[in-house]
Amino acid sequence: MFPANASGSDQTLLGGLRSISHYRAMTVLSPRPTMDDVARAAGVSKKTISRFINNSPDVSTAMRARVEAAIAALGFVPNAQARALALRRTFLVALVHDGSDRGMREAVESGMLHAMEGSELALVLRPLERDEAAGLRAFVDRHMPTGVVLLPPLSEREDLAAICEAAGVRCARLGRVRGEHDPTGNEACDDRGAMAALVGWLFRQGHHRIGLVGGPEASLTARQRELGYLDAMADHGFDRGLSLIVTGDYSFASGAEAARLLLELSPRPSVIVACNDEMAAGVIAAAASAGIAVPGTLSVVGFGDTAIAAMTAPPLTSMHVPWAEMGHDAAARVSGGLIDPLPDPSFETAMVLRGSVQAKLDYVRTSASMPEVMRR
Amino acid sequence: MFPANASGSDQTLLGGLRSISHYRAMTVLSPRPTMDDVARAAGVSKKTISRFINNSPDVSTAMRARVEAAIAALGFVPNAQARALALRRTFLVALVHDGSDRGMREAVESGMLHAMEGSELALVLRPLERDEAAGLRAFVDRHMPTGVVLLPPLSEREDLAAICEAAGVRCARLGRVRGEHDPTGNEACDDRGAMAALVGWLFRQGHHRIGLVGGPEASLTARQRELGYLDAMADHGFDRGLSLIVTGDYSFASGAEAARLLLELSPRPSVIVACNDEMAAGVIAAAASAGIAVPGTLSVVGFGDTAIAAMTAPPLTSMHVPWAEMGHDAAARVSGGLIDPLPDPSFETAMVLRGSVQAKLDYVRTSASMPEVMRR
DNA sequence: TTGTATGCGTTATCAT
DNA sequence: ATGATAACGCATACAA
Repeated sequence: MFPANASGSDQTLLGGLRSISHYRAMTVLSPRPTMDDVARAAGVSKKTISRFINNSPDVSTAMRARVEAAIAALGFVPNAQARALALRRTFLVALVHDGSDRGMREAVESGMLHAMEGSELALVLRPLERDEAAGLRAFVDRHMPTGVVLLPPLSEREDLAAICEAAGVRCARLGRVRGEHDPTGNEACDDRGAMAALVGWLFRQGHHRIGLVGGPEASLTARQRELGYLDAMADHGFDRGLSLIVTGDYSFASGAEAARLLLELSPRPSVIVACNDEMAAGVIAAAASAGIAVPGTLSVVGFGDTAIAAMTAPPLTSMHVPWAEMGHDAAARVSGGLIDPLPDPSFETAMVLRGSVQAKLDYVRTSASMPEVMRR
Repeated sequence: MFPANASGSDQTLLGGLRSISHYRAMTVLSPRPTMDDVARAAGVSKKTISRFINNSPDVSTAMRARVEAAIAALGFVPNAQARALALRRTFLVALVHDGSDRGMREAVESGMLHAMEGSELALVLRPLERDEAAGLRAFVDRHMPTGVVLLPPLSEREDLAAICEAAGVRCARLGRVRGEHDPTGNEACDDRGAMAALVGWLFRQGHHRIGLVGGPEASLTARQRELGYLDAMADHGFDRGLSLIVTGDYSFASGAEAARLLLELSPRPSVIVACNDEMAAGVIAAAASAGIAVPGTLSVVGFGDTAIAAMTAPPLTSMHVPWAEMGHDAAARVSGGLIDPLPDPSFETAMVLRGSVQAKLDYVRTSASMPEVMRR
């Protein structure tokens, strides 16, 4: 579909650089006013304008008004490139991900954008699907973003964090499993505990055959969710949980395929929990095409409470993960003071009950219309 | 959930600028080699390094090798900010959208990223949900992207295109309805004809009561699809099509709501066509919660063939719109020569048959497993 | 509180 | 084919 980008004579180290001799011909920029113009118009020096722009307290009220008027009159907008050069800092925040979980990415992105609204920062999107280290290095060296937000499972990689640090780029590692060495400081929630709570809740709904569609094996976050499942299973005296676990890769197709395997078991699971919502949607689709009613015959649970959870039929009961808040917090943390941090960053999960789970006990009912939230 | 960004004393024109006095303390950049360092190491002048970097033909082969060695030895990477300042051009391409159709956005984005792979360009994501003109002007003036790709319905707005032009920023207007004045030059396909073909195909499948969930009224693109529907209805002698049209806003919820209205009609439509896939997913969900079998009792068709089309149960039959190719082409066109354009940019739609449509004729069968594509 | 000189890393101009 | 010097637009150090 897409032709290979046959770009003739690339240099090894400067891959992708192309001749730019024709730029000038194409780009006829309208002459934008500079600080000099504003200074002249206001009858002051450049530095005063600069002070005004950077909100220096050392500008008198009268001067402030004069400068403001001149700026408004000329329609002056500070040149971000020049500021970046002088400040040795750009106004870019990068969202770096491997494309494995779009629901998560979408939620984080929206939280970041919300945080950046009204600031002078822009969001750069950088997928990193292979050659992670080399790709990230080239990206940060070239564009020098002010901050980088790494999504799982990339956030788990020390080498990537080291690359950011070496480049002097602040780095937020989202959803990373907390180690002994750094118990705090990053945006993460208790995946293991959340999954254990979810499975425990299923037990209380009367479910005992609980299948799990795991996330990518390389992802520590996904592994934590699997451990949470095993915790809850063990709590209820089921040690043979492993036989009910099928590993997926967070994609819809892998969820459907995993469901096909799980639904062949006998006795069949009464509920299948997927480690993200997209795989859960795959489970629902597989069940539907096998003629198995959801939630009548099979209950399905997702994880993440991302956009797709509300778009399946029936809508997905899912564990809410505050990706948007984490994105907001991360963007603020790597923004170098350009964004106010969230006041109270406690990233707690919560069950969101929609319609994809049916209790196996008479006295418990789940609502199929409005989602219901159970905070833990 | 998110606190208002209470950022004290904002200036009218410079909203969002904050004090940056503490940057230096936080950012201790490792001393990156500059062109001066490379020049010294290679024993030549800066300008020669510059020529090498910009692929100037005026560099001898011997010199080329020397410079290349020095660059490799020092690990030199050109500073994009300094280049941007000198060249008066950044290395950013912006994707500007209003968030109304995520499927479309995702596909365009992936096409753009594919195009930009290996180039020195980065993708900036800029939602513009309100204050479109002011927001775009502020963004473009501040960050001066090399190019801007406008998604529908923003792409239809002349004022936004004018803002880009005034700022000297190349602008691609995706999916815009071609007018008399500019019949060509932009990435668009024949929405009206595609929808007419889709509805015509439904007629040939034996459907006669065909409901339509329209897109946002303000969107000319959506309006074109509606006209295509009316074309096909008229072709088959149905002038009362209007009664079977409900307007949505491209969201899942609006699709579900529209379906509820359409399913109350008597006689009920045998098929509902939605103007995008997300609304079609809403139709499926509404049908499911009303106990109406899809495709057994009600067929459903989407438009766009975006990611969600494959994730519904049953999977959606949908009209493929080559958003990814359009994104690729647009990115190339606004890249200022940094990306090779697609060789043969003909943006054609195609029906993708999955499982959400059941023919009402015995001799026609649709496959429910592998999607089948009918090129027009 | 305001102004002057200089630097940020690269490219363009004009020379050789 | 290569080099010296002046932009590019803004911020900082230091002076006034």
